Amino acid sequence: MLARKKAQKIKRAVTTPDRILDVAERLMQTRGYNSFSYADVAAEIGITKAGLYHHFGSKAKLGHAVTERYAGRVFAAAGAIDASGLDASLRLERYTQVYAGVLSQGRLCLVGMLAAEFNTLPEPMQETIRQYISGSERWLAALIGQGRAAGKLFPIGTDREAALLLIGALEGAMLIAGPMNDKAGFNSSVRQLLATLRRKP
Amino acid sequence: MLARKKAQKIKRAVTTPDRILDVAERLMQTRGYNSFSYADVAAEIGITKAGLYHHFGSKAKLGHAVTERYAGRVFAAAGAIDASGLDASLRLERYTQVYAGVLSQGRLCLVGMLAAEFNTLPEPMQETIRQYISGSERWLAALIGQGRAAGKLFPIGTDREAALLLIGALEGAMLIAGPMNDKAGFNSSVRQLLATLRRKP
DNA sequence: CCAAATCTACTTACTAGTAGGTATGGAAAC
DNA sequence: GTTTCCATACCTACTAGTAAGTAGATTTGG
Repeated sequence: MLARKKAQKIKRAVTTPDRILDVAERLMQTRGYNSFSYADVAAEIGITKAGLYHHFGSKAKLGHAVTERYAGRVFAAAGAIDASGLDASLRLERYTQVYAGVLSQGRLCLVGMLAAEFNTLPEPMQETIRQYISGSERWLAALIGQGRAAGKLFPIGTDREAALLLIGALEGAMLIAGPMNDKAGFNSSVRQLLATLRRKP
Repeated sequence: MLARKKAQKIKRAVTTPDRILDVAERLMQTRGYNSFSYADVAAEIGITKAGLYHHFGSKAKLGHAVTERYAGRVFAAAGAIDASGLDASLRLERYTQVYAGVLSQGRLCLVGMLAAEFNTLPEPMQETIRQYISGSERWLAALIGQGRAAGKLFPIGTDREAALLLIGALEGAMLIAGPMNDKAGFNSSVRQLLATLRRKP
């Protein structure tokens, strides 16, 4: 039964809920949660608003589902990096490439976008954003700690502080790159951040 | 005649257009351009929407006026820092305190907020944002160049690259500090950035 | 035949923006 | 010095459009 459902999914290639999530995610990353509507999403995938409500009972639920899926994907990418067997310094570089990939699609990090809109968001989305940030901070802090122990990374403050700086700098570099249409600027900032962390004291 | 007008202004303490700009600015910094309405502003200062339209003929014009005033104020602060006679390293520290002051009011940098909403903004506002970013970049690059020449600052990349990293990191640190309600985290990131730039190679 | 998926056709609430009127405080005319 | 005038600053009462959300009928695939 479960196998059959899975087979269906594979055959269909992509289900309507997935397509809805994809479109909503792109709109949220390029325009923000408050600047897209159910009508936008419905028009783009070729169903009516009411059809959308069948799959996601409210905009808040859709927004939450998009945010959860996004956070899950980034954490999964982090897990894959952990499993790569690379040293901490290279794992960190890989992590920055996750952000670069988002920017290369002409999008902002979803969480960065939602952080700006934070005060206007429904509570469940706020909670997911906080979890994303604190989860990323923990993961990065652990990575930096390992790099420090292995003599590969040399943060200035504590592991936690260095992690927080990194998250902020990555999000901020993306934020600034958008209006200036300057992907090279983002890459330059990433290089400087990595060089700083790798520099022996 | 001019003196008399000025006297009136001083007597009135704060004009209605200024009050409108103040309220709109705070709403834009805490909720974003797309998440506040003329009705919000009107209600808060105790006039009607139509009264608002008398002073600012459209939301786009109000948004633009707020953004121009904000950018002008930050550039004026930068000018005052230039005139302070401090060395480059201390002038840089002063500049970071401008951002810290905004955060301490529970607000985001207006330009950071609008950068997130960039794709949905009227063209004149987009232009002001670009000018703010490139102006800040030039100012910071010049400051860093002076610090480098004086043996006080030691950026890793070019002056321009170091300036861009700084702007992004400051904006990003504010962005992250909001949801986590973590002003200490912002300050910690600033300290690390300053320490990195001050560290001799 | 059934259940999931989708539709038509609506409601309610809020948005930006406007037409046209009113109050007030000087400046000019007498 | 009063009266007339007029611009500024607001108001009431609207329009047109869009937002989220819903009730109930219809299609469709297994």
